[in-house]
Order: sequence, then structure tokens, then C-alpha cells
Amino acid sequence: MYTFTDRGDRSITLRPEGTACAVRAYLEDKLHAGPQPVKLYYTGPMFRYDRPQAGRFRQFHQFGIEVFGSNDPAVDAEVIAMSMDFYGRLGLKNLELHINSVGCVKCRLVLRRELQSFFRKRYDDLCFNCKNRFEKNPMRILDCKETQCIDSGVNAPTPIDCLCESCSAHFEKVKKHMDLINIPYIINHRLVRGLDYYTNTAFEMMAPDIGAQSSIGGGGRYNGLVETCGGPPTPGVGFALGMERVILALDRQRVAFPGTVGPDVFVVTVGQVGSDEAFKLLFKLRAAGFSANKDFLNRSLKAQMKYAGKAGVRFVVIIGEEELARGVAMVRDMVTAKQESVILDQIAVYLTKRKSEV
RNA sequence: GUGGGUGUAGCUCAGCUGGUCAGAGCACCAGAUUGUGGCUCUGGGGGCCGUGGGUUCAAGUCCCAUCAUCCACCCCA
Repeated sequence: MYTFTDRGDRSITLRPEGTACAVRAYLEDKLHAGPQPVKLYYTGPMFRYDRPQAGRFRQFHQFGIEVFGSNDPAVDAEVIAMSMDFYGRLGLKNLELHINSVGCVKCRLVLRRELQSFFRKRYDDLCFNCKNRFEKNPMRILDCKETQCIDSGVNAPTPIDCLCESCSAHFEKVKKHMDLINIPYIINHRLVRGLDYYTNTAFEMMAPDIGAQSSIGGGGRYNGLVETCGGPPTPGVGFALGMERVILALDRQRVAFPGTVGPDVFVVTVGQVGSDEAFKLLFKLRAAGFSANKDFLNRSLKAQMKYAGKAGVRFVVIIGEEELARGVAMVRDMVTAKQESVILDQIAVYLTKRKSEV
């Protein structure tokens, strides 16, 4: 975590994720006293201290959702579905959705026993870290990327094997609800969340070809977290995605980004004559709800047109000597290249009409 | 925290084994078109070659340090 000492000699840690923040909001604002369930979202910068690499930044941005107050497996499916829908709308393809269930505290006690008895015989084959995990948190051995640990864990008991009756039923219902809305998933027995407050459903979305950090989002159920944070026992389930990784995936999949949108109108002047009128018109147009711009570099008519073309504006309003004398301006449609003269006072009205045609 | 790669124009990069090595494309600006964008052509501006030391007659080019950046390892509550 990104921890440092500030000038007041206080130890400061920058938040690494948003769920705990959402829980605090839920408790501090006493949302648990209101109607349940409570659905929240957040977005903002998060921080880590790891060395940066592809898809991993010291400062990054997450979007996340949390649902407090319901243990209904349909909500797990709803949260997963919402996140998959988000990726789908962006245009991402070939994502893998991995799901698993780590059960409740009771299930994990069973799992812990089973795993320890399984790995006790293979203890010497485990990597250094997993030898420590054996006592501290054997579930994490399943998650280890070392080949020796993967090999020795081939027939290891899985979290799902150790689910109690109600947790097993919960997982079945999550899967059923996923099937009801046709969301394909892969059951990944190695997908675990190590902390005690995680319960039942765990899931993760992976994007191919974005480097070593392939996860673009994930989440799960945390029925113990609110209580751990000092609140009443409250079920919760949530999801978070890393926006930089989503952008990376969009980039790799060559999904077209929404282009930058230019102003609606660009006001072109010829020489100094039309300049004052153009400035006034600029603000009239803005007041009428258009985004509008003009030249501020004393550029030639041609250069202004060129600039307007590059900026992708739809309409150019040309005010020159001839137009001024007649109290009109030339309005040019940059797409059709057609232009007509419009009375100066009527330009906003005219453009409003033209804009609604498109 | 560990290992490796890369720092040259706004961007992407080329610059062999030190000696016309300050370059290309794109972008930008201007002109061709004296009041009309996109296409084309012509011209132009712009670089302490990341920074600081060192080696050498001579350093983008070699060495050291430093900073930045990228990739991977580690880690991922």
C-alpha cells in the first residue's frame, strides 16, 4: 500500500480500493437504518505502491458497485451481469468470466482442515511462500502461480467440495440465475479471496492480450465485512473494475474510442471588421446552448476554415465586410459544403432548427 | 523490493564498428487558391540527442552515475 509520513509526522495511506470506503459511508450515514437493500456506486482514483507495469499504475481509477443488505443469490448474479453488460456496451469481446464460491466461515474451517491434510504430505514440494500459507491461510496455496505448487495441488480439495448445505445451495442459485439471463461463465476452483470477510461468490473478469495483468475487474460477496467494520451483521456483494485496464483492453481489441467532439459552431471572421460582431455572436450562440468557438490568432479566412474542418465542427458562420454591410452572416454546413446567408439576429434560431434536422 | 529494455523535433522513430549525424514520416505554420476546410504540390519554423560526470584530438554514438519511462518478477488486502 502507498504509505508515507506527512509533514505532521502522521502515517498516511492512500486508499487501495473502494469497498471499504463504501462500507464506511453505509455505516457513517446510517444507511442500514433505511430501506434495504442499498445499492451504491463509486468512481475515483486509487493507489498502490507496486512498481508500475503494463496495466498497473501507482495511481489508477476504479469504478465499483456495492449492494448491502441482501443475501439473495440473484443479487450476486445481478452484480455480475451488470459488470458484464458494462464491458459489452463498451464493445469488449472474448472476456472470460471466472466464478467460484469460498463459502462461509464454517465452510472454510472444513476447507482449511482438508487442505492441510492434503498438503501435509506434499509440504516439501511447496514454494517458500506456500509453506507459510500452509499454516496462515492454506486456501491461498490454490491461488499460487508457482508450477511446483500448481503441480502438487492437482487433486487438492476445492472450496466448492467443502461448502455447507446452505452455501452450496447459494452457489447453485447464483449459477441458475446466470443461466436464466444467458451469461456464460467458467468455474475456476483456484479463484479465491483470502480474507475472512469474503464469503460465497467470488468472480473475476479477464481480458486476453493486455499483458501479465489480465484481470479487468472482479468482486464477490463479503457477508462479514460490514460487521468487521463495526456495523451490524449485513450481507454485501460488490464489483470493481480498473478503468486503465479496460482502456488497455479496448485499445488492444481496437475498439473505436468515441472521437473528440468539436464545437457545434465556429465563427470565422475576415479581417478586423467582423471581429466585434463575431465575439458578440459567440456568446449569443453559447447562451442558446451551442458550443461555439472563434479564431483568436488573427488567422486568414482560409486558415480559420482549415482549423474548423480539423476541429470537426458542423457549422461555420462567416462574418466579413460584405455580410456586415447587409446585416447577415454566411452559414456553411461543413458536411454538405452548402452555405446560405442568414440575418445576424436569426443565426441562433436558424442553427437550432438546422441542428434538430440532423 | 528484484531483473531487463528504452530515453534524439509536438508524436513515431532512423542515426552501422566514435570523425557532414542533427535526420525522416506525421503534426504545426505559410504559399499555390488576393473571401471558403478535407485532396495535391512547394516552402518554413522547431532539438543543451533525459541530466551530470568521465575517456578521447573528436561523443546521440564508449564508460560511470543519476533521473524518467516501459516490460517482467514479486505482490494483489
